[in-house]
Amino acid sequence: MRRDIQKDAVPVLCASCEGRNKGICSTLDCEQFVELARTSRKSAAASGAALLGEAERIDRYATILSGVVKLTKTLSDGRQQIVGLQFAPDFLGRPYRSESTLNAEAATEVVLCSFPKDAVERMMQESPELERQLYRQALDELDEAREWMVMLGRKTASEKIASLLVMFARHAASSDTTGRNSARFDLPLSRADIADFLGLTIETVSRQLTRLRNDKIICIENNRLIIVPDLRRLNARAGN
Amino acid sequence: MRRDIQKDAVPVLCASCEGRNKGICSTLDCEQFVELARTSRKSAAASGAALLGEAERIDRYATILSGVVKLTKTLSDGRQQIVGLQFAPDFLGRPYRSESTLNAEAATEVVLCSFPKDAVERMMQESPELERQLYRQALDELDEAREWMVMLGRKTASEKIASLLVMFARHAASSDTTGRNSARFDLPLSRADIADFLGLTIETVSRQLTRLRNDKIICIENNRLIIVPDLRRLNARAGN
DNA sequence: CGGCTGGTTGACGAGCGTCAACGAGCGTGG
DNA sequence: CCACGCTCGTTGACGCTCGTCAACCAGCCG
Repeated sequence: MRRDIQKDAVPVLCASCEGRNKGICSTLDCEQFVELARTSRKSAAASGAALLGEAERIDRYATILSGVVKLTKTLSDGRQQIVGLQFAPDFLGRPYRSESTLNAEAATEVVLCSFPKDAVERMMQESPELERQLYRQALDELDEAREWMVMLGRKTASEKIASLLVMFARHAASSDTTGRNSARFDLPLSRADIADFLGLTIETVSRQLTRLRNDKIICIENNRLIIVPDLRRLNARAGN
Repeated sequence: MRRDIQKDAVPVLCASCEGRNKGICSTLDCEQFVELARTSRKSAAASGAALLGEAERIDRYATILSGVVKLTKTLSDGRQQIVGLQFAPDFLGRPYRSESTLNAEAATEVVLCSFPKDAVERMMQESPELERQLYRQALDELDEAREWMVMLGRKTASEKIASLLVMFARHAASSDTTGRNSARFDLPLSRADIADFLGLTIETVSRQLTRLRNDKIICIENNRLIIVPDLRRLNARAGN
């Protein structure tokens, strides 16, 4: 299961790559780009595949081309918490540390483009733009993490669920028509994942979702497709 | 109350400054250092003073010379959560964003050395070392934030309290003799702050502390001085 | 058909929040 | 000097929310 990041490796034809103008590739000049491309590997991972284990050595970084990756931490007795969700075209990896402090797992089908750790780090030395881009992503992740800390520490179960749905609606909306007051998206997480994300149990997640459905704030189809007819009503349940 | 960061401003004699060889100052070369020093201001803030408000414009960055700063976020109905604690010689500020998304407040007496925002940002453009240093701090803060997310989402009240005490014990130990199995430190936070940090109420904090005292795992003097005779026993209560 | 995974629903109870009373320390003002 | 008000912390009684345990259903695959 481990090491899925490396199987299915095919030479990358960057010219046609959807990530060429996004993520870290977009900051590189032509020469750097060619150098990085030479060592890159495109790979796919099935939903649930482990990409990186806690306390495991990191030897490759990657950018997410499509799909959702969840970052988790686990206590010794098995209690688990999702501490980050990453979407395309996020950068995956923790510079300046040789061992991972968390697990990375594919939450959906995921396509990655990975590079050797030292190639990226060398390039970071040479290219302030690259480092700046990564710094910005880290700052954004930090802002997000702090937003979630408020959610985990201070919101009730139903506010947590509503907040999560709002977040997914926003993520879906950004690639969709903007300024809409309704939303429709596929949940990228299972009930168990949602529970691990919100610091709840699957039963509580399930109950809160059916409550939102009974209150006609959302429709659920096939357990995964969510339709929000009125985002304001959902937002009103999110706390903030 | 606001703007305490600017009062008490005195010219900084950097030569004798305890922060000269720590924090961002340590990464600057002589020329840069002189330039930054010219615009720096040393200032003190009393415990409880607001350093920066949510949605307020940021016009100065700072390094913490002594004391503890708490970063908080507040929901519209007043529920509050501490999302970060910063100690000397941390850098205070959020580059690449003009408005703050959180409140910064002095948790203890605090001494800061502040610089104009644009001076620091100009210097970040010129000095990759400076940017790298800030990037590293952001990554460390991100690691910490994720650690706390596990705590907030998955730990019980007593585990939360124990974890917090362990964290303070470590912070105190790093400046003290190392490798000790006991600890003794002043709580830099009030019961209300602890509650806001752990996502609990002050009553629960109080109850859990007296439980640890009754179980002889800690001694409490004057409500603030904590003595931990056996760190392993405390650690065993912290979960992980 | 049976087993398995993922989700829902119900009954029950523990943990922690809420509300309230109370004590200690401390500065203020008479 | 004591009375007082205030803040901060502790303790108790009570109840709600959410976790626990269990049964059950739907879909899927062998």
